[in-house]
Amino acid sequence: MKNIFALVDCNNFFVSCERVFDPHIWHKPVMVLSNNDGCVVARSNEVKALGIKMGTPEFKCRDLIKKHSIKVFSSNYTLYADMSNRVMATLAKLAPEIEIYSIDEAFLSLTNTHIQDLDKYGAKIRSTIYKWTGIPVSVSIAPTKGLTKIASEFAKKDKSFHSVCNFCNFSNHEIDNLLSKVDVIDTWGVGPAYAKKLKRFGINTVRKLKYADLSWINKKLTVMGERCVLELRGISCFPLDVNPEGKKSICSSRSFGYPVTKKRELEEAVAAYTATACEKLRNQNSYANVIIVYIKTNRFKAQPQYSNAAYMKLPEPTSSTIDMTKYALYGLEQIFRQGFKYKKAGVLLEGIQPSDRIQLNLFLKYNHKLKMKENKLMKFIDRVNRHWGRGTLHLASEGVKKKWSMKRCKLSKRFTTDLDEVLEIAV
DNA sequence: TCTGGGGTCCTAGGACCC
DNA sequence: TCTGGGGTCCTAGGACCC
Repeated sequence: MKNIFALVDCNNFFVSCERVFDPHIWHKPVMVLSNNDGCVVARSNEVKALGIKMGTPEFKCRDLIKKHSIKVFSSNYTLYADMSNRVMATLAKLAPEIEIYSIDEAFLSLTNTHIQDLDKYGAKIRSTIYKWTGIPVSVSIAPTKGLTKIASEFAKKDKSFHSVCNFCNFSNHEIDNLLSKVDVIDTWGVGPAYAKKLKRFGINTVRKLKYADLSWINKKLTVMGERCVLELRGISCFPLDVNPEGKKSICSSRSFGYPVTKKRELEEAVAAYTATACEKLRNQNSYANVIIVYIKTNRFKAQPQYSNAAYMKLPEPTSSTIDMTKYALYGLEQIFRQGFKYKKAGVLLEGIQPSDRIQLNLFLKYNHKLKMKENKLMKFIDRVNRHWGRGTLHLASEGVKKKWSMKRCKLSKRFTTDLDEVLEIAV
């Protein structure tokens, strides 16, 4: 049985989210910046046409922003996450099986669905999502996920496809023709390092990669590269992952709004990131027994540099912010050095295990009652914060003023998740 | 002045065990 | 005048994804 996959990809997702709530910026150049208003992470087609690349630091394109009156937004993840949920919920109604692949992409499996006209189906997905959420999407259809990624390039860039590109309609020869027009770096699984390596051997298009010698690819790009090439040949190696397991590592980190020198402020930041990470951990019903804390100075500046990490193995897995914060602050204590301007700190949780299968420490006196009490407290805090907004309840060690927190000068409102910020319409 | 954040997988090499 | 071999586990580092 031949597999059929579809990839539904939101166009310029963060920009589209902003546009839903502001008709003034339809058809105007719009960009969204990363945390701290640092780099460009989403661009409207108008901005792409100006040659501004993904990941460019904002200060490097300030002239263009001014010259072309580009509308600039700080990233508003609360809004984007909610819009994403709406898109995915819509999609779930339209397709039998869906894998949410990222905030703005989902794979569908259309194998065995006997859909007569795949093009028409793709167009229906597009129009329904647009009608229900206001977000424009592209749809690509192919026998493997890897090929849907290539088809998606055509759906987005080649107007003749009207945002739906179905490789299942094409002969092998026609597909090869299309693949020869795409740079090898646009292959799923080929990044800058592999692309450079491949181009040194004359493999510069997706078509050439498709017909490269498999064992040679295995040697140069490991088995993952080999699988990606097989996918280009129409042999599916990455099935639809409908029920992704919990995360195996959880990270919370931020750059600071200004250079931080005081230990006290680093402590607040580390405590806050630990709380965020633990909340994610509890959300997937897991415990962790490893915590890593790191701090670093700004590598782009000509100033004394320092970075370090503290790796701590806990005697017993936990998901309690209270427990974890103790270790985090102890770790910070070990690595903190006076006299540096710190730019970023982060907390990583590893050794993650489902809460119903945790390994207890044989030699520790396990105080079940205390543990249960603390679990209940954490659940309560999570509930309050979900209902009343993040950070409503938090440990004192996180600090109150949070002077160090990131810059977000051009933030739009949380139109869909906060009653105080819903869209106002003048009558 | 100003440079994001959160993940996954694979491999090599060392430690350790029998 | 000699120095095994095989297996597992762990970690660091490098590549990739969005």
